[in-house]
Amino acid sequence: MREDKKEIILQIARRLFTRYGLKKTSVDDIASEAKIGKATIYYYFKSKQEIFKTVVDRELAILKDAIREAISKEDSPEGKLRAFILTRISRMHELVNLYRVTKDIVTELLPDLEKIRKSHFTEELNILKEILSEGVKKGIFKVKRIELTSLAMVSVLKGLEYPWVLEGKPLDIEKSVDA
Amino acid sequence: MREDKKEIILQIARRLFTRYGLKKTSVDDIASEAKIGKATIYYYFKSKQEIFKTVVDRELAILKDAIREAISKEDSPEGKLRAFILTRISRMHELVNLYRVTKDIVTELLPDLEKIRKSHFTEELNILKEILSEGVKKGIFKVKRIELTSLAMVSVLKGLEYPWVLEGKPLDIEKSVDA
DNA sequence: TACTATTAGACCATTTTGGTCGAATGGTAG
DNA sequence: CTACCATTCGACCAAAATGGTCTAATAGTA
Repeated sequence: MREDKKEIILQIARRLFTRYGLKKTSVDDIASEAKIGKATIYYYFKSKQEIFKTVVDRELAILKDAIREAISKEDSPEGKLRAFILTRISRMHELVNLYRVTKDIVTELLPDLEKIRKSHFTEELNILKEILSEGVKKGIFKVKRIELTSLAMVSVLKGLEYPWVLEGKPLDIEKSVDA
Repeated sequence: MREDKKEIILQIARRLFTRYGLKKTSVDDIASEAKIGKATIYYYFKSKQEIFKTVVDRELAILKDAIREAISKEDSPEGKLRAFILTRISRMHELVNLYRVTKDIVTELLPDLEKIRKSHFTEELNILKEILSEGVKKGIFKVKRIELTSLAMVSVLKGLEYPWVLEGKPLDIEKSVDA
């Protein structure tokens, strides 16, 4: 039962956080949607921020799994590369609000958040390195320094979150990625 | 210049209201996005609710125009009917938050809001009656009581806003409408 | 120069918010 | 049945946020 309750709270928190962001989601919001008392939430989590961090952590893990699965369906390194980018960008769409941390809480929350993001960053880096290595071995890609190139590519994708995905402009993701 | 400023405020307010809803959008939010002082907003509008009502009013007017335009591009009554429903449902998607009025403000805001919505309702009713009449005249539809049928159809569409559109389930609008 | 339109910072009263506490409830092992 | 621990929540609090106001400053203009 205990894990059940926690799970429900996290599920609802996830929905609200991804929709409204951390600041605009109050603990009361979560409690009333879950039809439980606010104090109950604090029985399972020590603070709103801890809920948030848990949600972000899990969400990034899910993203990673989605990427892994998407590339496993592809045979060629080009296909894998494309699947990687496509999955990442399209899935990141809904997570945008988890990233939009408001200015005032940056100082207290960012350290933990950066840790989570950094770990995820490393995961992605590894996936990309695998893809590139395979591509080079098969003579499809020509990459001299795989480490550096992977790093650059993941960084670029990370950077793209902001002006492009974050602005929510209507665009055909698939076409854009291919281009 | 005056209308310009007002327009900017409304534009930003629209974006925030459609994204976060009335309650979760603060006047400070609008002000800081517009990079003006909050007091300036109160120079142009007498209250947050007035801004909201203006936005809703304009938005529904835009919706009506979109519907008019969409059906004008169709020749057959069936095509017009389909265009009507399709346009309405897909456009209503983004306006959902304007409709989600929170419980506590229902009593003070709803009267005005209902007035606006009622007027829009009548507009839609007229459009639909035109379509149905034309269809009957051309022998494509068989409708005995056009007034009553139109009323029922518009009501149904109105009702659909809630469980279906509002829940944000992923669905192919076009296919569903045809079905 | 004088007058009006416009702007915003400081301010206020009220509400909302994150978080706590103690008392109630409920299951359960002995 | 009892004693005990886990769970739940209403009431509460201090701090922050919010809608809205007032006043003084600035900018435009006749």
